[in-house]
Amino acid sequence: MQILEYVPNHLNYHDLYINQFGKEQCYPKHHQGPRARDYYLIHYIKSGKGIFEVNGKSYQLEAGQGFLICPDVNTFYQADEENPWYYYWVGFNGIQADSLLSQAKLCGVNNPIFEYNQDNQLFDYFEELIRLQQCKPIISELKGLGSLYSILSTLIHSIHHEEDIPSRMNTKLTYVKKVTQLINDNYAKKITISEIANRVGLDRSYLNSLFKSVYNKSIQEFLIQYRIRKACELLEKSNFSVSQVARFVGYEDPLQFSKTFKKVKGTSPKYYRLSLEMEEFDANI
DNA sequence: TTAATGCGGCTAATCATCAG
DNA sequence: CTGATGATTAGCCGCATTAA
Repeated sequence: MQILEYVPNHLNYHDLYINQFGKEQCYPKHHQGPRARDYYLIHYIKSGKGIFEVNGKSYQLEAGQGFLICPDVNTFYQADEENPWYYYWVGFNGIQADSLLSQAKLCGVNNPIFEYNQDNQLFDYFEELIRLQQCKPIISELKGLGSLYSILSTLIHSIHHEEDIPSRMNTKLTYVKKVTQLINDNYAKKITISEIANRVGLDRSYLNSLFKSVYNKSIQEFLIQYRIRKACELLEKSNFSVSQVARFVGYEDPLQFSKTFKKVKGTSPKYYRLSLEMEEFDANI
């Protein structure tokens, strides 16, 4: 049995970051839960069998299949009595997590199951992830993230391959991509969702529903999270005042900015910067 | 107080089916 | 083959509710 865990502390990633990973040959009837976690967790079965239960549904799974656990969702899973499973897992979170997963057609409640058995690629990526434990922390975090992106892209690719990318999905994605591009270009200015919809050339309400079907969040939510992420970068890497940072990420009112920041990050911008400085100070002792 | 969201209803276009 | 008919889908609109 080999279980590896780590908590990233060298990098401060918001887009995507790994919480833990590992592999295990389970004992018969070995189980986890029922419980919930505060990150996404993917299991991929190398051999054997087991069951996975979520939302009142029970899935019998075997080698080549896997399941996704979403944050704050109660789940239970158990290895088979005669042929217990051997699985890999990776736990992760970040702003990109749910959009990447939904592009892989994975959803913790409605569709938590995936299947990939055309080759050993997924196993290789998981093995790679586990081997990185021997590297220097900064290297293993960066490369680990690379492995995670590889795992997710393999899942997304296999889905698209199967479906041969229906043209409908394609046009939907181009609209959605236009939105993220516009946000990327204009987050520092005052921009409304209606304006974005006008620029894309679709009805505001309709565009929002398209966007939500891809990202699982409204355009507004995406914009706010994007702005706060940029603000975090500025707070970390510059000496600009909180008011200046607010203006740089498109907030005219610094008070409004602080309020929103606290709502998203759970802490005020000032304290966020302070606690980063403290961490750095501690590390240097 | 303004802007954003979500939802149901509506239209028009496209697609599928099938009898004549 | 063709035209009638019904089902689906893309997209818009208006309104009540919610959030910034």
